[in-house]
Amino acid sequence: MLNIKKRQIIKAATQVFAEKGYHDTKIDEIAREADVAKGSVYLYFQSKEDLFIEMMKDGVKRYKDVKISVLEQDLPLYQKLKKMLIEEIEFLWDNQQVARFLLTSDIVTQDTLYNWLLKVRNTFIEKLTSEFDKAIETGDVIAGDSSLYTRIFRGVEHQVIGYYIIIDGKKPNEEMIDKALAALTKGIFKENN
Amino acid sequence: MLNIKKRQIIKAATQVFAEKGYHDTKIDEIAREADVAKGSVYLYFQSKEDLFIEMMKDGVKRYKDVKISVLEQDLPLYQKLKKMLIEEIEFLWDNQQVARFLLTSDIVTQDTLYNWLLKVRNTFIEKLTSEFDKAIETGDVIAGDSSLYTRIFRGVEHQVIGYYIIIDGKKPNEEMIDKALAALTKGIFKENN
Amino acid sequence: MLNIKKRQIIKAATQVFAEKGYHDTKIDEIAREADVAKGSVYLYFQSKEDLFIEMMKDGVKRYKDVKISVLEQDLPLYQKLKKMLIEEIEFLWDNQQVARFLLTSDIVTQDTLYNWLLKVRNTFIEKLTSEFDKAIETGDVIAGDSSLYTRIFRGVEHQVIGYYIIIDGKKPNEEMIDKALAALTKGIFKENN
Amino acid sequence: MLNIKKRQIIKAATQVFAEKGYHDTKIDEIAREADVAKGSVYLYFQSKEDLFIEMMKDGVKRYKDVKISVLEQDLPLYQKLKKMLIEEIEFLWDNQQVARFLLTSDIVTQDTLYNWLLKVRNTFIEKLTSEFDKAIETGDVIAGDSSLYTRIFRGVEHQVIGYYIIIDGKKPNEEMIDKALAALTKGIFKENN
DNA sequence: GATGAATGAGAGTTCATTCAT
DNA sequence: TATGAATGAACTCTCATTCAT
Repeated sequence: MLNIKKRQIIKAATQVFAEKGYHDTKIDEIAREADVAKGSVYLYFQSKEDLFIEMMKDGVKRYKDVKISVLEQDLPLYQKLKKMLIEEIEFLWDNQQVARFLLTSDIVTQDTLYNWLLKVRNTFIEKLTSEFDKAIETGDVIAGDSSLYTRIFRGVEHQVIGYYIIIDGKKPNEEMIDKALAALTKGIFKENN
Repeated sequence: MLNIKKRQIIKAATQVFAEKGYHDTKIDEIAREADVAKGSVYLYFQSKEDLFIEMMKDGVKRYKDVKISVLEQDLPLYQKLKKMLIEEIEFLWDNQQVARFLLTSDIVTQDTLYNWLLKVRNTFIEKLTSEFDKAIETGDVIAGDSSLYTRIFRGVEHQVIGYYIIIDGKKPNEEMIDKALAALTKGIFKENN
Repeated sequence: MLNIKKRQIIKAATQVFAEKGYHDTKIDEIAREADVAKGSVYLYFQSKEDLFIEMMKDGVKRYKDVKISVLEQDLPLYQKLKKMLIEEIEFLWDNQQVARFLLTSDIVTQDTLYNWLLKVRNTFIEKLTSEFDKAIETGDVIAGDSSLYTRIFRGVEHQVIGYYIIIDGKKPNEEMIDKALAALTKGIFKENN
Repeated sequence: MLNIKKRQIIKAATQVFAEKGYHDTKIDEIAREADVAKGSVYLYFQSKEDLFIEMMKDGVKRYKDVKISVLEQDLPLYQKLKKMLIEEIEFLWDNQQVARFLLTSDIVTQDTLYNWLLKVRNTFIEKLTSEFDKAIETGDVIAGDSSLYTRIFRGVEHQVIGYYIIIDGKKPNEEMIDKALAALTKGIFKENN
């Protein structure tokens, strides 16, 4: 398990980085927030950048774990995805400070981190895509491009759940999820286009 | 009309900001790229922040203009959206440096800018939502929550078009658009969930 | 020629480094002494270390130039050395701040600098040794190990001239030089040892 | 007698200070080398500076003791000096790390230390000078300025012995000493200058 | 006595901004 | 207008010293 003080600092860093962004965050401020001396930050992290990376990895890992653990349950895909969205809402709502980072993590440019994030992202995408593949085989999902489905689903996640929380500041309820999934079930446009 | 030198500086700023991000961009570098003296930047912009804001507004306006001009054409919604995606791809492909900013502009935390961006975003969302409303009335779109449809469509835009370009570095072709819209037409899941 | 302000800073650095040593010298102090802003130091030097190196090279070069220019004159070795010591005294007396550095320059541990200093030192030693070789041939100097003579002469230079100035704070006069050279002529010990 | 742990720390300090210089030596490193906890260093020394002073005094005292004990033996000066050089070589060779400090100790700028070193230096110089005085009286040494002889002899010590060891990294042999003393006996220059 | 985690003053360096030319 | 040398506030990181255990 992580050292208590290290956790304390990561928690503080998460808050301050999320609020101000990397460059406008001063180590001084993180230390104050974590209730330790400035120098102590450097007992646990080599540099500001190192702290940022660890904090991102920590947040992203916890976020992905929530989602993947649901994906691995034994349920029809539709149910899995619904459950995943519900738990994701809880997580993002409880971690609104990091939510911003999690949703834009694709964009981060720090090299070491970027590759790690990409790997995590791709792992998740592959898992989700293979779920769609299986569901197409079992007939739960309409035959089509599974990787496209994955992208569409991620779009819904981000726009319907994520941004709704962090930009509009509201917590989506189960009804919204049902409606979103229903739209993906029945379609949006009528056939005669 | 914008002063020639001012345009020159904004163009340079767009490139450099996009490549390096706000804080890693030095005024020195923008000036060099724009082929003016460092001091001259301050003849046209009050500060680095001011320059960033103007450059973002400029980029976002051009981006939204492309999309809105299509939305205002006299076509069935499905055709409008397809055309919009096609033109959006061209724009993002030609402006890959800024694409990153445009896609995450919702997230920007700079105060003055944030409100401006929010207004632009909301204007676009309202326009799109009212398009869905009209289409529901005319029967082109399945009855449902138009504002949800808007969110779903934006999710597709971002994940299927935007990130495909800036993360995977590939230019989506018309076929991909057709498939994405088809998925939104026929739906993804079978009914018996 | 060197930029005026750069000279100003090197001059200030020479004083402060000589007085306080490398690590106890603050850039702030050099800037104040040079009557420029702290940041300006970095317009002319990449770092404190870089400034130190340039300042050392500058001082050592001026010191060695004084000595070598005499060595290259057309005089009997004894006269050359006497003249060299006289001019060296003037130089060290006028540059007491750097004298300390010049005399201990063999000891400096900064890598880049060390090699440069070693090269300069060796060049001087070779020149002096070859002077002794020539003088042995012409019969001005007693046959013997020219390289040993060089070391002995340098010992005299340092102990009789250098440290006399920087530790005892007194300026050696011509008489002292004459006596020192006389001792090296007649010898110190009687033969029957 | 010195406490065992205190000796341990001084020994470690000697090594590390000699290798890295005062400011690049971290208390952490000395503690590790001495195999004690960082805090323990402060049980025996008031501060880093205090430790440095004690360590220098310790090294210089051992160095001077070697030399003075020879000077106090009952031998002709020439033999004493030869023996002194031989033992000095052994000492410096065995203590190469500190040799650098010992040879430049005249130059140290730390106030408390400086005066102590000066006193030690002057005591040695006086002793050596009075040896030359006695030797002049007994006729072993050519009549002349005994204090100048002392300086010349110290020059030879430093340049022929000290720097040969610490810069060239070679151990002088007895032959070299004989040759150096011979040069001081027969002289270097022929009389007709 | 012994430890080593915690502290915080202080230094080198950067870079947006100014202003004399 | 246009320039770019000069400025100095502000930041990250280090490390001697302290002190609760």
